[in-house]
Amino acid sequence: MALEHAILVSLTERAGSGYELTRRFDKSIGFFWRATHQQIYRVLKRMDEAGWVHVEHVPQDGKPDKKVYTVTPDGAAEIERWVGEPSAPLELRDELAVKLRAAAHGDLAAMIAEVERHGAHHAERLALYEAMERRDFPDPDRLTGSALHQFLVLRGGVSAERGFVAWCDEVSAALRRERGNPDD
Amino acid sequence: MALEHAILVSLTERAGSGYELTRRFDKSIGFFWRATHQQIYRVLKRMDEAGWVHVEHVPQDGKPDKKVYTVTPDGAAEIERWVGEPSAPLELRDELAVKLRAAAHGDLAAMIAEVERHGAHHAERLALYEAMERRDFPDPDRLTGSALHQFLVLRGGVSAERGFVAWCDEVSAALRRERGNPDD
DNA sequence: CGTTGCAATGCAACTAGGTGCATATCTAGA
DNA sequence: TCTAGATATGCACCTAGTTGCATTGCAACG
Repeated sequence: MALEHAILVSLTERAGSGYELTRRFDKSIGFFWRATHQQIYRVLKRMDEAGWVHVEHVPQDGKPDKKVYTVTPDGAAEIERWVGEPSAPLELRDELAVKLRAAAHGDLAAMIAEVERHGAHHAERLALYEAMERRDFPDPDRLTGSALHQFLVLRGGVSAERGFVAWCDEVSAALRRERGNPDD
Repeated sequence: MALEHAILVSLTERAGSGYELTRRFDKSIGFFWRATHQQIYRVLKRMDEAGWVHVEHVPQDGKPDKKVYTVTPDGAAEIERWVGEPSAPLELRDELAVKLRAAAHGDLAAMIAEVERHGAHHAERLALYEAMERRDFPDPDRLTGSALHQFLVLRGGVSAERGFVAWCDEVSAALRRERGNPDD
């Protein structure tokens, strides 16, 4: 029920084709709501049938034609309705945490390596978010409206990734201590 | 592909019925991997067919019979195989963050209330985790093996919820400032 | 004695999401 | 010229997860 809305939000910020939306879901909005191009094309079709978006065939030269989608008044009304509706709180779903509970039945050294791999991944993601923060929002105190809201979303990403990095560090340190004194 | 494994991990910690697993997925392991009783019963059936678990019909008095599941050697081998396999990094999927990007097109006061509702939810969840931490792991420096691993998982929950609470506070403060000076 | 509620298991139907494959146009480089 | 790669859209199939409903046994409450 929410990919529709994520797409509407993105199309409200700027009209675009399925392909362009797919690119956007590889960054920015996609950091908080993933989607493949398959899902996007399918949902766009459904949204067109529902009258939430309007399609325009745009011939291009040097490239295949594209279908540019724009939000209709019905689509805008739907966003407003949806924003006013309560949403489910964020829930964690972390395979690594489940694995950690099973770590005693596996190879501890391999587990440590895996935790550190995840730590490196989150550190990389964090660096990316921080770079975006510096580049796109150099003066955060002056922000209002959409720009402020986008900044706040990015701040959420920064804070979450920072937490994940810290957790991976804590876990890997604890497991290394454990491996050092396995007879405690 | 991972509910199977979450169930195997839980059954390794202690054998149990589908109903009991459902209870466990309402707490502890379920804080990091949600599942409904439907999914659990279906997956247990599949796992039985695959030979990963063994079922025993246990008549009870005062209550309906139950089917108690135990992990077989094949199931244990499967956990080991799965633990040794790399897993996908945790990804955020947050409807509230998507909504925030659309906040300019909705009722700002309602948005603030919603953010604060989420903040309260995460604060409650955090308090629960912290209580579990104090109650179940009063002396964390002495932990080893499974107890240590369970503690570390809980620490992940604490750290994540703390981050969410802080983010909700930041967002609500920023939106309140914005509402206060809408003509900035 | 009827109702509510917990314990316990399950089917059927649906929605959401992912994987693999197919196809067409044009550009740039080997 | 052939090939690789970006742009652009889509079908078919499969897995995962959700919702709604159904059943049985017993206990406790009024």
